[in-house]
Amino acid sequence: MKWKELEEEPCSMARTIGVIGDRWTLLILRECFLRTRRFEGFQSALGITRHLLAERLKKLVRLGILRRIPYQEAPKRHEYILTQKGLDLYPIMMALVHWGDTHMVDERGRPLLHQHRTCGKDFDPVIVCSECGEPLLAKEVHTHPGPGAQSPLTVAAPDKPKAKARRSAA
Amino acid sequence: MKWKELEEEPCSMARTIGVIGDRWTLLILRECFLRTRRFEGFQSALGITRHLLAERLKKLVRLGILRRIPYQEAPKRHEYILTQKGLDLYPIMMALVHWGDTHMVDERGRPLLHQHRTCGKDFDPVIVCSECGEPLLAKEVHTHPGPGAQSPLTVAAPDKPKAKARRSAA
DNA sequence: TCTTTACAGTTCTAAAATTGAACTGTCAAA
DNA sequence: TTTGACAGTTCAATTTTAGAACTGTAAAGA
Repeated sequence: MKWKELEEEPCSMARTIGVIGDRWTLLILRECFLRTRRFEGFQSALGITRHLLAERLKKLVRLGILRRIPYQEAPKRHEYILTQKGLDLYPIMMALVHWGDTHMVDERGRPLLHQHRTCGKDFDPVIVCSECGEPLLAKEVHTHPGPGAQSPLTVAAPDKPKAKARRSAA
Repeated sequence: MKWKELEEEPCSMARTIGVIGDRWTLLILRECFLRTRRFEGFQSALGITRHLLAERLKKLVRLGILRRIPYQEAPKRHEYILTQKGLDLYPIMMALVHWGDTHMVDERGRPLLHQHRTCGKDFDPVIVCSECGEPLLAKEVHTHPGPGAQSPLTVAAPDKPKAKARRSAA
């Protein structure tokens, strides 16, 4: 499986992983949500190599997650800011942070707290059902094929040597 | 930055990324939530190389996300099942799926639908504030240092060559 | 009995991605 | 005139990953 293929798989999670499923991309996005906008800002905050940073930013722009906006002429310079598509990644970021807060903190406690301006309190993100509003538990969720199915997701992997089949069919 | 270091950074998101922030690990976890439990199951469903699969499973077990349970003697064989720590990754998975459903579907629509047994309806996951129950918007959230702070997260990256500092201090 | 198959890995080489460091080019400030 | 900030690009060396074959146990089939 090449990583380009991931973006075209009939599985929403695989497609998302194809877009943001690598370590540097995720860390770059963390910085974006913390209001970092410029090349040097990302580079010095993360310690990522300039080579990779340039590459990843280009990819995020190409995918419509970041927009490249000029902030200065002569020499031309740009800022990278989240599009709506990028902002929509927020629940993913919060879910990642929350799991870390729950399972990876040391004795000192959480490095960062989140305050909800709307109600004024420090909070945890909770994932709920859009229909009934109850918190979601994995055990209470049943998945079934949708209109765009034909998904590897719906297969319990019978016994066919998938990866092979394509090649040996000749 | 080495990837081992990530798990020790004072940032919950970085730590989480250190654990599950690579493509294959995320896909393996997807399979776990779809009830895949055995080596061959993962391998044929994903097309991952056996080498990497063995490595990743070992890591997930070491980190307490999967438990390795014998299901047969002679020859000894094991199943990999999610621990509670692993099950707690569910919101991350749902958030990934939902973003893909929103931004990466083709004209045919979603490959997979999710039904909430509790209320019987197909749903979307919604992330809400634990305190007031309102859906969370990035703009309404303010982050501030917590007890375990000292975080790179709270720094807007002044101009120090971070990665260097540690080494050259000698 | 001999061979094949399922299963869960391990080992090896080639190919791809990442790191680390230096280099390019523009402009402003010292 | 030199230095520094900024946003990259280039390239060799290292690390990861891919791809394929191999190991070993036991059940099933010819």
